[in-house]
Amino acid sequence: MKAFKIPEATVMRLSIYSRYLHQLMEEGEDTISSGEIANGVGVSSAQVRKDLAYFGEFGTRGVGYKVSELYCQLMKILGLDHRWNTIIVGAGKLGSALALYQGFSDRGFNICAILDVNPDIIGNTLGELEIKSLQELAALVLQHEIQIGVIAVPAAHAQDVTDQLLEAGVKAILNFSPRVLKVPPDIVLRNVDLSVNLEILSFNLALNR
Amino acid sequence: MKAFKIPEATVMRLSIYSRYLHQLMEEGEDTISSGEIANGVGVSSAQVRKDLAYFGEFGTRGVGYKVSELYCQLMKILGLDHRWNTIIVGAGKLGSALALYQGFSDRGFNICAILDVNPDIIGNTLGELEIKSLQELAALVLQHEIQIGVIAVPAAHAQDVTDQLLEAGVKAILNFSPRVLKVPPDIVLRNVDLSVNLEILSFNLALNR
DNA sequence: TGGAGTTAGTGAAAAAATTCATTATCGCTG
DNA sequence: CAGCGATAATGAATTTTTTCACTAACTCCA
Repeated sequence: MKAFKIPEATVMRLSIYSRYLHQLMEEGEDTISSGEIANGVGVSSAQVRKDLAYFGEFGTRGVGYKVSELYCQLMKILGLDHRWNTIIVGAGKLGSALALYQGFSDRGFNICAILDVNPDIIGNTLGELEIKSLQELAALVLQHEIQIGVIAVPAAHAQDVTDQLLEAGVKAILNFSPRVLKVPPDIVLRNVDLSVNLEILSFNLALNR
Repeated sequence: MKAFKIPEATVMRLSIYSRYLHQLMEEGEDTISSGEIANGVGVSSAQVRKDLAYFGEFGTRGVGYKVSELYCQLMKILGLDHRWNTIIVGAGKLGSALALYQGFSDRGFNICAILDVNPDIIGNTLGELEIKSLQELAALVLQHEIQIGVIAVPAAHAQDVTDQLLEAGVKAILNFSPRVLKVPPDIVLRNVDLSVNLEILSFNLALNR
C-alpha cells in the first residue's frame, strides 16, 4: 500500500493525463514534455510534474516523457492494468445508459450484471446483458467475483441496496443516487451527482446576471 | 455579481445541502442546526457554517436554521429560483439517458431539445422530446432561448459541437465527452467524465492490494 | 429577570494544494 | 568532449481550503 495520501484531485488528473496519452499514442507521438501535456489537458506544467512525483520518476531531463511508457505507468498506478468486475443496480434510464456505455468497458470495467426490482423489465436485455432480479444480487456478486457496485436506484432505496452489496462482499461503490450513503471506512465510496454538476453551472451563470 | 471567488467545493456542498434540506422539508422538519446538516451530508459543522458565511447570515444563534427559509436562500444562491433552458447534443446512450432523467427537470432544468447526426434516429421520440437534426441547432437555441448546452457526443466531435453551441449563443457547457474543450473565458464550462469516477475508485481499490 | 445551555458567526491557526524558482541531467552540436 | 538549450525533479514560497476555538446571541426555565 502506498504510504502517503494522494489528493483526489491528483488522481483525477492522472486519469485525464492517461486518456490524453492514449490519444497521443494513436496519433503516433513518441515523446512529450510536461508542458505539452499541461497544454493538452488545461493545467500547469508544474502541476503535471508534481502529480507524477507522488509516484516516482518517469521522465528524462532535457527530453520529456516517453508516451507509451508513461501511459503504462499511469494505467498501473490507476489500477487499470487488469479488469474490474462490476454490477449495476437499477435498470432505469441511468442504469441502462451506464450498462450500455462503451466507455466503461474500454477502460477495463466489465459490466457483469444489471439488476432491478421491476418485474416488467426483468428479463429484458440491454446489449449483451439480461436484466436480473435484485434477489439474485448476492449470488451474482459471488459468481462473477464482483468488486465494484454501481448504484442507479432512486434515493429512497440507495442505502438498502448499498448494504446488500457490501453484505455480498463488494469493496467499492459508485453512487449515482442523490443520497449520502453510510459505509464502513474500509469501503471505497464515490458519489456522482449529475444534477450537482448542472447546479454548479447554474451558480456560475447566475453570478453574471 | 458577487465580488469574491467562491470555491467550487463550496458550491458543490451548497447543492448537496439544498437537497438535504428539501428532504427535511418533506419530513416536516422545521429547524435544523449546522451540526445536524453536517451529520446528514457527511461534513463538519464548521464547514457548513463557513460555506454559508460566504453569502450572509441565515441562522439564529442558539437555535439553528429555519429549514424552508435556508432552502429558499440556497436555491436563490444556486440560481435555481428560476428555470434554465437546456439543449442536449448527442442522442446516443448517454444523451438519451440524460434527456429522460427526471432529476434535471426536478431541479429546474428544462430539456428543450435533443439533437443527433444519425438519420436513423432523427425523428424518434424520447419521452416528450423528438430527436432533431444537428443542423437545427442554431435555430433551436434561438427559439427556446437556451442558456445551457450538454455535450454527449463522441470525443472527436465534442469541440466542433461546442463551437456551434457558443456561436448560437449558449453561455454554459456541460461536457460529458472525455475531451478537454477550449472555450472563451466568459463561458461557463464543466466537465463530467464518467470513467474518471470509476478510475478513482479503481485507484483506491488498487491501493489496498 | 437572570442564569444555563445551545448554536451561529468569525478571526486565527493549521493543513493542504498549487505555483514558483532553482538544480540536476540529458541530448545535441561544433 | 565542452558548452548550450531543453526539461524533469524538487524544495521553498504562496495561495487556498479546512479546522479550531472563541464570541455573540438566542431560548428556555426557574
